[in-house]
Amino acid sequence: MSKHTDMPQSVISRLTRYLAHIQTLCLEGIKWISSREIADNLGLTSSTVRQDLSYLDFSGVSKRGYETSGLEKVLTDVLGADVKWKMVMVGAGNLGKALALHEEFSRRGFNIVAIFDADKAKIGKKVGNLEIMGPREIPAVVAEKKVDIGVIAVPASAAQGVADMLIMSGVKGLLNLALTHIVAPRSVPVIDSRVVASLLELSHTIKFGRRSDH
Amino acid sequence: MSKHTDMPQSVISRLTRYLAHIQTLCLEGIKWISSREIADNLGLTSSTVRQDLSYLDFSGVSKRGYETSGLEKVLTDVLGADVKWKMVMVGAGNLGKALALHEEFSRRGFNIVAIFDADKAKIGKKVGNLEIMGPREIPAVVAEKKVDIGVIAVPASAAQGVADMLIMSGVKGLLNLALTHIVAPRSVPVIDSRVVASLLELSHTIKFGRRSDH
DNA sequence: TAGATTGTTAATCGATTAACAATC
DNA sequence: TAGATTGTTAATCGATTAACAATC
Repeated sequence: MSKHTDMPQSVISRLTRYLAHIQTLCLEGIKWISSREIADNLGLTSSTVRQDLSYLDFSGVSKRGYETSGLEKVLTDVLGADVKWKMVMVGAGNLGKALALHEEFSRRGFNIVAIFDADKAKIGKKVGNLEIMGPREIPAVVAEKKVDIGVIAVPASAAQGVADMLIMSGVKGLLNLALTHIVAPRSVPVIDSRVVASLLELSHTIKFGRRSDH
Repeated sequence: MSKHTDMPQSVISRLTRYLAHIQTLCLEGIKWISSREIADNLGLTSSTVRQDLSYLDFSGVSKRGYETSGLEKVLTDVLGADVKWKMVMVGAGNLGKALALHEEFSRRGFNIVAIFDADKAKIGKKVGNLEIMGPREIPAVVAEKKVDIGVIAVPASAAQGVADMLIMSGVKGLLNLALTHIVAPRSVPVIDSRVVASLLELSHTIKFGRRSDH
């Protein structure tokens, strides 16, 4: 089982893509899939796919490949996609509100149970069926509702302060949507979303073109 | 100049972080910064920072480091952050609407000039001051308004079709918010946003813990 | 059986880090 | 000047790919 704590981040990241793909295959009623087919579909090599899947407690079958429903189960487990996570959203600007309402989050088991904003004019207003609360209530809410994940959707200048408050309140992980680096103890993993940064990567590639090799 | 087409993606990705950090420093009136200070701030090594910055047409000064305003200028240029990009948003669900309204995009020069949705009930409604249009109008709008980037905010099952339509219409790059792999010709770069996938990476780390090494 | 595909080892490739001479 | 910091080369590290024996 300690295999699961030893996976490189690059592998974990690809496992999320395998899961999304395998879920589609299962819905389509496809029972078996080869490493080559997965690779072609996601733009990888079959070697990488087999290497990645060898981290799982799951074996393929010579000549047939991997059984989709078994693989889905094992990926779901290793990615914690079977767990119901409780999240709080800090920041009720357009981005925060939108993600609080984004169906894909709750569908995947990431439930937003509270939303906060420092703007007094917003406090008391509703986002979906959640009432916007002031940031002072973060510790009490996180403790009472046993919140797992804090989502940071505030301006960059406020992000570290919000992170500190969430960490002190006891969240186990952070999703950072702000365009700044967050410092956190090693016990609290931080994932950066970086939508705007992605656009800058895209704009570089459009402006200067792409390397000639694959 | 062809240096700029030869940068590894990992370097480009870090350059976006340097830019965000340097912009803050410039606003704070800080004139010089060393590779070590940048590294400490972003959780990197000074060696990586110097290596990355050596791709730029910009030199530091022994003993003083890098001049922030010059570095900002050069990073802005190489990331295309000085260019005004025109984008269209396809999909007017909560995520699409939110990002269309997200201030950070337009502030960074990524202007959404049209929004589309296949749902007839939504067509004609407004998002900000844009009227939602049907997907058939994509080719005409992209051509007329000289749109650079298409943003895909539709369900996974519709994503590839939307991508094909945007590519045929002449966009130069795609930002994919859907949880699925998009196939595109090499001339049209695709960046995946993967907010939900990020949460699955986070949930793995929370569930199984983190590798003991750094 | 014959052949397709896995699982795994070894080779390659690329990215990060260390080290240090140059320099301001 | 002395010392801090760059720019760059070489070493290390890790991730990807190739290759192939095992196998169903």
